[in-house]
Amino acid sequence: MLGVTTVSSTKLPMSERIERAALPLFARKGFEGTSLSKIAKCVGIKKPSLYAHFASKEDLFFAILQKVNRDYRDFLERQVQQHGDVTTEKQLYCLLKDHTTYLENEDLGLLFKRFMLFPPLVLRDTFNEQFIQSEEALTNVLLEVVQEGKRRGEIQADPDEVIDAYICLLDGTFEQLFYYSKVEHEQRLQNAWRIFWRGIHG
Amino acid sequence: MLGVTTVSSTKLPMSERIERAALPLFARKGFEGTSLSKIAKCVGIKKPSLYAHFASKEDLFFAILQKVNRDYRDFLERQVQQHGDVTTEKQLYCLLKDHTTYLENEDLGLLFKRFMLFPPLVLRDTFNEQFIQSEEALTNVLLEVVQEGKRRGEIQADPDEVIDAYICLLDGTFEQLFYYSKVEHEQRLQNAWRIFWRGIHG
DNA sequence: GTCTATACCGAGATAGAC
DNA sequence: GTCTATCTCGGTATAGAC
Repeated sequence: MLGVTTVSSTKLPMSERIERAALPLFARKGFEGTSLSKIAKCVGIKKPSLYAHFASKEDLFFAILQKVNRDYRDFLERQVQQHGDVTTEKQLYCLLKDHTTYLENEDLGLLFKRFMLFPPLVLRDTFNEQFIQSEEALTNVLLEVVQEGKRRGEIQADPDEVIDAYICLLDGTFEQLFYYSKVEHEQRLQNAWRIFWRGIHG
Repeated sequence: MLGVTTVSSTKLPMSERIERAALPLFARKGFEGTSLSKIAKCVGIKKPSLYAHFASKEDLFFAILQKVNRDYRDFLERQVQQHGDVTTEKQLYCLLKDHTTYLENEDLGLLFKRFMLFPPLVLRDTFNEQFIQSEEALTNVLLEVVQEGKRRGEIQADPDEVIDAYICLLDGTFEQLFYYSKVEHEQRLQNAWRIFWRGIHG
């Protein structure tokens, strides 16, 4: 049972307060499983007031999706700037860890992934487009890191293989966030990482 | 938009026909997104008739979940028997491929994974229990294969690391089923597999 | 076991006063 | 912009005839 968490930051514009209240609900109970009355209750307003800010439930949902996608790409950009001048091993490992932390702690991440895997059928096409943008951003980051690692001699394997294997590692460890405890997840991530690194390091 | 696919195997008992009709609907549109009227339409009966076979929507859903879990464990057992006497490399690779095929083609697999990741909150605890059983079955299979591979000298790495990395590989490739085309998925699986094998083969 | 009819509810959405 | 009141629709579920 989800408690009603009032979003109280009174300084924010109403539309933003609504989005922030709706996000965790959509993330946890899905699109069909989240009702406008519940959202309104979390914001602290009445249901019809929502329509002063969003044309429909789908409209609200889509606005949130866009924000989530942008936030993810911002996260990636921060990662690139943060870990400029270290070993390739550390770069890839830190990205894996930070990626996990990001998806673990933020409802943004939960929503992002939930609707990447199981979007409401109506919005499937529109959302796939958004997803591809984020995916490309990630691939670009990886490509740069891996090519640099290849130049430095830290990576032996073929870059395409490395990137695909790394994305698989990200997806796999992400999925496991849902059904392992924090400590068990950490353990599994470590083990999977070691095999991966041994596989590309040569 | 999902067309109405009538389940016509008249020889089956009604309860089974209902489950078979409901499964792909639950798998594709989720628990809340699937209505009893739609299910009834697919079976070719009227909505109230469902209640002669299941006490509630949740009841029907739960019956299906149990079947799905059993089917998955049966699949694993078949795998073990099928690939008894080949190289460890081939055993692990075939399991990866067959696992993918299983989850790709059967609505069973789709449902299994959807509600493993995002179960209806009410059923979370009950379902987690079921999941743990299936997860253990998989781990047992892997443990045997990996220990044998270690004895044969085909595997250099630590068995725990290998198993965790392999499950991560399974999870990652599974997740990618959702958003890559068949050919692209195949390519990515190959690449990820090669890195994995290099990482454990030594 | 299956049907028609219906109860009951909560959903998304709108009208119109303030 | 927010409210109360209300509309319409479709959901789960039940009653009771056949």
